Amino acid sequence: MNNENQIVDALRKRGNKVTPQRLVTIEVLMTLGQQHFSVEELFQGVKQRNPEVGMSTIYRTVQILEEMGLITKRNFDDGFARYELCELDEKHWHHHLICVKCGKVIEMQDDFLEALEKEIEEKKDFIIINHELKVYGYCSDCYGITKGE
Amino acid sequence: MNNENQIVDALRKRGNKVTPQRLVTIEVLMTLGQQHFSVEELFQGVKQRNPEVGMSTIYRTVQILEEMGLITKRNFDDGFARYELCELDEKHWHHHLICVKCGKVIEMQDDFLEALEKEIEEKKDFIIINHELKVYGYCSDCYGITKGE
DNA sequence: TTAGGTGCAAAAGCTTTGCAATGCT
DNA sequence: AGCATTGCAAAGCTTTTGCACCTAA
Repeated sequence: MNNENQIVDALRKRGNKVTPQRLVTIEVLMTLGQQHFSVEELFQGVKQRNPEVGMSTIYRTVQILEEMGLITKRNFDDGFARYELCELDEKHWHHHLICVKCGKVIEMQDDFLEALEKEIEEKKDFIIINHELKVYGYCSDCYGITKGE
Repeated sequence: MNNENQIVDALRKRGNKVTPQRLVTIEVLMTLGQQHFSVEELFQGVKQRNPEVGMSTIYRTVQILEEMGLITKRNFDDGFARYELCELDEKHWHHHLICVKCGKVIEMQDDFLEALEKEIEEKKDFIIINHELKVYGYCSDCYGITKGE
């Protein structure tokens, strides 16, 4: 479970300083939950609580949080990097169904891939630390609309 | 099978014109084969054969080829979009093992995911048209090196 | 002929960086 | 005090666009 205090401690342990800017950033991070946020969106949230904070600070903080393994970069081809909070405790990844019509991203919890992973590690001599599955298609809202196309 | 003539025909059928620039671009595309090429790399290849061609022409041609479904955009987080030739005939996707140490990308042919796809289509009410699996980890060259880290 | 294509240079957008001032620890 | 951090502005990157000129069909 990632709460603010844990993150703050981890920052100090890394030799990073805990500034008001970072505190606010972490706060907003928590409110964003499991969403796929862009740096811009994070920045907007932070600015609401403290208009003084600069964009580059957010970028730098995001970099640190990524190095710490607290957030992961995702790419949904919408022009900017997106991140999401990692679930540190469980090695339980989720996948994304991406609607090519409306762009909606549906999350899917399913560890179907464990068998595949084992096979890869054996056959390919590759040590797996993470994986990412994106499935493109039409969501239920868009399927009907598109049908006659 | 995608040969140059097929692509040329498809271009004309779409109402696009077949210019020398596009011919060279397609030529180079063939030599790049199944590699994951960036627009810059494609541009370099084209420039060797015809130094007059401008970068924006390559970008525009790549856009058209993508719309035509002949190439697909991939993202390996190295700063720019990468593309690869599609295999039109077979619905036979391949996946990527990405080494987080040296950046090497290993391709993997395996249609393990068909069962998963069926389940998604049923459970999630989602019509799948494509998928993309990226597996991050250490390749055989880097595993030993990293071991003692 | 004429609609689409081309090259160049400029613009766009996201992201990074240099630097002087600031502030955790 | 010492060194990481900050905010700003400028720079860096890839990618897109405007425009006048060209060219395939």
